[in-house]
Amino acid sequence: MNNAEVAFQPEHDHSRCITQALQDAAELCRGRQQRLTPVRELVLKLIWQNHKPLGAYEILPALAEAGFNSAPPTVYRALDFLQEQGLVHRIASLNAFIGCSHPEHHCNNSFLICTRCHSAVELESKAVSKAIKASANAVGFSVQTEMLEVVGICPNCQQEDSTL
Amino acid sequence: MNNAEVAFQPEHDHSRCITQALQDAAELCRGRQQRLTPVRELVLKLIWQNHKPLGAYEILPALAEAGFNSAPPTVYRALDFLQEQGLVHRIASLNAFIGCSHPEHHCNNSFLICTRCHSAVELESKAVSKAIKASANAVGFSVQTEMLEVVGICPNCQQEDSTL
DNA sequence: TTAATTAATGTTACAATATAACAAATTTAA
DNA sequence: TTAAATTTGTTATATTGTAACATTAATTAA
Repeated sequence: MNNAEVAFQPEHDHSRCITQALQDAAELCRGRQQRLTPVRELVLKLIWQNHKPLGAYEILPALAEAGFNSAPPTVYRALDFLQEQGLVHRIASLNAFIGCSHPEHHCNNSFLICTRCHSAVELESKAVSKAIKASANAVGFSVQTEMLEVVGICPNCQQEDSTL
Repeated sequence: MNNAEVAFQPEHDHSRCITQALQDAAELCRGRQQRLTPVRELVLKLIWQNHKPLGAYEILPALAEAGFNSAPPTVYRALDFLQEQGLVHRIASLNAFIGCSHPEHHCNNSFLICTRCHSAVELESKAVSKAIKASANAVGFSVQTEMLEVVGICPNCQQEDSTL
């Protein structure tokens, strides 16, 4: 069962997703001599509360509760750091942020976004990347980064719809 | 020479792009009994001034000059209409809008965006769409729409860089 | 260990993008 | 030619994101 299939199951043991993500992040930052400070870690944790992309301004109240300053720059700075480290992605069409499920290896910013439950999971597909690179190169375009946002209905919501 | 190759050539006869786009739009709206009103047509024309995505607020001054109201809702309404008709696309990562180069047939919101000259052209590739659909379906996800933004260097800018 | 330097956070103010809500005008349909 | 629907004008405000500088904390060099 791959990542996408897990994330789209509302009954999966999500505490493990969180634990894993935080652990990975800590290790990764240690290895890179980057500081996963309390704010940064908290922001990452909040983003991992579920598999739904979270807006920056949705994070602020929780920072306030935790005793941090909760002005916008605080959260944006944490998000910038997390993005630089590849720990979270920004989903442009939603102005929202989501945890990266495999921060150790560079990934290609592709997401499946469910319009019904608003979950988003990474789509990892060598075939897609290859096709993109191939057709870009065919017109002489040299690719730096790509971002793909696929909108539709996740397997779980399809099932629910069919049993209504 | 396909669309991408044309659009990335700064010396192409762009007046033809504009004329064609406006003509296509008029015909398409006529066929659908939709009204391509003066504001809407002007906004479309402004967007087609070149192949660089244009922000909503960059359009406003020109509307004012043309004697229209130039409050944000005016331009956003025109943009909404044009998007509904498939005449323009929004590029989420840039908060900007660009003309659709083949509004007659439904297209898949894929763009090549040059970071150097800021041109953006549609990437039409059945192979990419197929790969996306295939890998989404492989995890049980049913695709409604996709948007792909490929960032890199266009052929023309590559050439310029190499002759510096 | 302390002073100097760098990095991270706090804080205020504001920029950029987008929409809500209602009034007026215009177009289409009855 | 009135009624209904669509489009536009207008004011106000919501949402998202940054600039700039002060303060604090952590790291490095003396």
